[in-house]
Amino acid sequence: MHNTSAEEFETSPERVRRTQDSFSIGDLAKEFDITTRSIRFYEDQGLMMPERRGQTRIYTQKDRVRLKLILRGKRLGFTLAETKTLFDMYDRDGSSVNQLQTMLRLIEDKKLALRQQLEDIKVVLHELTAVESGCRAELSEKTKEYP
Amino acid sequence: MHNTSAEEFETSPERVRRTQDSFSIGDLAKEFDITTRSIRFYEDQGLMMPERRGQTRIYTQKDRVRLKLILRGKRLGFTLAETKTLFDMYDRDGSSVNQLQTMLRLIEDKKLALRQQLEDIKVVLHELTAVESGCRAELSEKTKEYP
DNA sequence: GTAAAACTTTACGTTAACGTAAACTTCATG
DNA sequence: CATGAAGTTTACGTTAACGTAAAGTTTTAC
Repeated sequence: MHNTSAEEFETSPERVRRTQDSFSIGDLAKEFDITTRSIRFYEDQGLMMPERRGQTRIYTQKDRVRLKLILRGKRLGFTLAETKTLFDMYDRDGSSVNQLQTMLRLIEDKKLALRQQLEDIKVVLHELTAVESGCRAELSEKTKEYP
Repeated sequence: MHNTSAEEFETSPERVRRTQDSFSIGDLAKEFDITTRSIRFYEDQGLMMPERRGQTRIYTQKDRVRLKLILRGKRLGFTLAETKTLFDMYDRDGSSVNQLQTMLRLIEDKKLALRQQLEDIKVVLHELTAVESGCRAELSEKTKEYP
């Protein structure tokens, strides 16, 4: 599983490799602090297709980068489906102009939605503050006779 | 069901009532622009308990106010369970000090959560803008040879 | 008096991204 | 060789607030 230690104390004449070229599902789970279940789920949704050695999944650097992109996408509010769309485009015709344009459209959509959310939250915050004031008034009303 | 028209053209010597004292489920649904399904769902969750005439639900002014409070709670980000908690307190001991304090605690929690959300959204917006810039740069890179 | 509108209950479906459990195989280690 | 860690598949459960459909009864309207 772990070949880190094997690398560090390599006895063969081969040079120590600083960058691994293959990872187990557990390696990636640890590195990105997610569960193996999540990684398998992403595969289920068609976002990754690691090779197999028998039953076992073998992840390459490319797979690792993909995972990193999936997680970045999530941070940015992209759904898995949206990320998959981008991946599919990339897989078809490389990092094309078309893909970049799609990406930009997606980003615009997200930004619009987030700005709307910002406004909504601000409004609700104000409403909450108003209700809060009402509560405080009522409360002091009810407790003033017991000072 | 509808006694609005009946009121307006009342022929009996009774005075015209400006405020209804009972409503059908459809009346309330229309007034608040929600579905009857929602109203029945709130009842299911223990937030309302209208009387029945046979099978049919009869809503009083008090029920109507409750519904209004449920919807206000939703606007303010309260879950139905939270609203129910407040109702339960009210039902037990009237609009007590205790209830007001619970309300204030809930409000504080919501405000904290919303402020956190605000910050998160701002961060993501900045990240999105950064990614956007990257995309634009790459895009102009890829299209500059075809001017 | 009959057809349409409104109402009722029951219960499964929806969304997103996994969590959790069961039951199994494979691998490395002492 | 036994055992424990890591891996595998399959499939149901979770959350919130309803949507939707089916299949029935009751009211209302013309």
